[in-house]
Amino acid sequence: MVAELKITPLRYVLAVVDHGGFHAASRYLHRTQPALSMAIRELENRLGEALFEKGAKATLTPYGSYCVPRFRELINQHDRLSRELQARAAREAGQLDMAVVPSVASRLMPKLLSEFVSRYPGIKVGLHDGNADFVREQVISGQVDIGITSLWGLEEELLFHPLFHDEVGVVCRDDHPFAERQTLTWQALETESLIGNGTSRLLQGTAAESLLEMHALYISNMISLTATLVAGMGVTTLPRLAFPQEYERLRFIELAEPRVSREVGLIRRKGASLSPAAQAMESFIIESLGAKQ
Amino acid sequence: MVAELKITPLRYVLAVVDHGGFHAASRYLHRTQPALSMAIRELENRLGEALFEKGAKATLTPYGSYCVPRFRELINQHDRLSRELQARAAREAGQLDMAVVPSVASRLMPKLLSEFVSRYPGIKVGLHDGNADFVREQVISGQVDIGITSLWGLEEELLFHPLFHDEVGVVCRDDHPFAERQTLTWQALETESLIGNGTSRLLQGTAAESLLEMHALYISNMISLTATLVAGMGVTTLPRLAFPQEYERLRFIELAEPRVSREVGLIRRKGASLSPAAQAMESFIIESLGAKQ
DNA sequence: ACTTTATGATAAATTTCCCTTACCACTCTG
DNA sequence: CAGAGTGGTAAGGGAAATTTATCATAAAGT
Repeated sequence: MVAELKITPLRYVLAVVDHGGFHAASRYLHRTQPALSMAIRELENRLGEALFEKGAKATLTPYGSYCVPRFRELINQHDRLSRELQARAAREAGQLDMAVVPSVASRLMPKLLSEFVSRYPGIKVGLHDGNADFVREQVISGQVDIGITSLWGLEEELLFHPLFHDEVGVVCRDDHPFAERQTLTWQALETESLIGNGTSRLLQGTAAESLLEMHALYISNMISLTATLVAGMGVTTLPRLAFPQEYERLRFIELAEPRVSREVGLIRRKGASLSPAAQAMESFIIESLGAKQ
Repeated sequence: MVAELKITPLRYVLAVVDHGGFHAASRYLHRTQPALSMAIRELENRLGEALFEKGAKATLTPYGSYCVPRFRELINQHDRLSRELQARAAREAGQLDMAVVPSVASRLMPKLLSEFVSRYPGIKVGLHDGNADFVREQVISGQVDIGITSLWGLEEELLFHPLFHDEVGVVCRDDHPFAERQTLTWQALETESLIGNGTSRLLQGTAAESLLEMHALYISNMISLTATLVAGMGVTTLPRLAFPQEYERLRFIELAEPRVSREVGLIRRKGASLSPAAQAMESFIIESLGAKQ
């Protein structure tokens, strides 16, 4: 019912109008003149009305004059769309959202992001941070494209790409007896006032599991946790990356027995593939963090 | 540089999305399923990114989800344009302007226009009236598409299509001695007070030419002219069509010797063809007036 | 568990359409 | 009046789109 107006003949018409003739247009388009004559004739038949006067040298009919600006408009829209979609496919534009745990957000992302935006100047990145459950949830629900966190069980709906291991250690104030030690064992902690935090569940299923029951205090907020440690009210366990280096009075001591670590990796939904921009970010992260291991 | 997105494959993508599968879409489009597979693959290559997940049953990639509404938009614009241009070509829409002399405007156009608009309900008509010079000028300058008037000389830039002959007669008040006559000769006018008007030049080159010098009064405005005639201040010559029937006291008497008539016809610019709407009007007028002759 | 009936991908054959080559008719221009 | 310009026409080649036929895979029915 609606005639299919192919883009190419419309372009031919504009070229003939703009260059003032079939021959000139054919040179511009790298086509022969009969190609234009026939394509335009075909278009005229389709529309049911002539666009150019017959026998005159490339003069528009009134109908043709009416059509030309509209052809131009459609072609402009086409070209704009084509360019935009290609730019996205080529990672020259686009947008992605990612969720990461706070330690990654504060310690790894600043450098990563600055490198990423200089490599892909057109891509907009949204960075959201939260605990591991938040990250997992955001990825599963599709709120974000990718996440960086550690998983505890196998996830049916997620693909996990491991990036690095993050060793758990003990954090205490610099005047604590532990402060001078290189390593510690879980037994040494039994007599301490141990503060629990969001990462404490990393000890589950290890030799140090019994320590979890000792928690007199449980503090999920990182600022509160460090303030409490700085006040000398106890010690806690943290993965090394989560240890806030900016506090001068806090020390990080490796936990030698048992060695506990979380495996931090990149997660994304299984099944659904990523947008070009998110693919670029995924590859970039794996390349950047996978290399230094 | 810009990839040419053909409309058809975009339609295929939308059909697959809307019908939830390649097979369903192929049935809808009256194409075979491989045709869609290959056309869409070709489109994906052109864009540089997959639109559908591989191995899944017609699931869009994030990139595909981004593209689909944009494809839809472009196709809608295409279809709207296509329909509009076809409607114009088919005289279901459009617009035209015409200029006619006052006698035609008041005596012929009302009926003609009412028939025209009922036959071509979509076409908008602009009607402009003025004397023969005005009509000629409007047509030559392209201000209007066509005109109805009479010409005196051959016009280089105009095409003239004769419609009918309009006999010149004498107009006088009902108490004038002429009022009871069936016909008159120019000699009878020699003793009269003859009022000139815009149509008087029709007498040029005829046996009655000498009368033109007798004009004591020349009145171009029709209302003034009739008022003057009704006042009994003289007689005038007019083509029959220009004789205002609505004045009870005025009479029209044929001029038998010489027989003078103007040839009223349709004029349009030579060279330039008409818009579909104007063509419709031209044919309609020739058909309507040419028939009754 | 095994057939049945979907799904979409692939290969080769075919049709369709677009473009080129070659030629013609016409109109300006020097 | 020749020569260079205009665009239109006809026939052939070649690329692109489509069909036919076949395959692999997954979901649903028996």
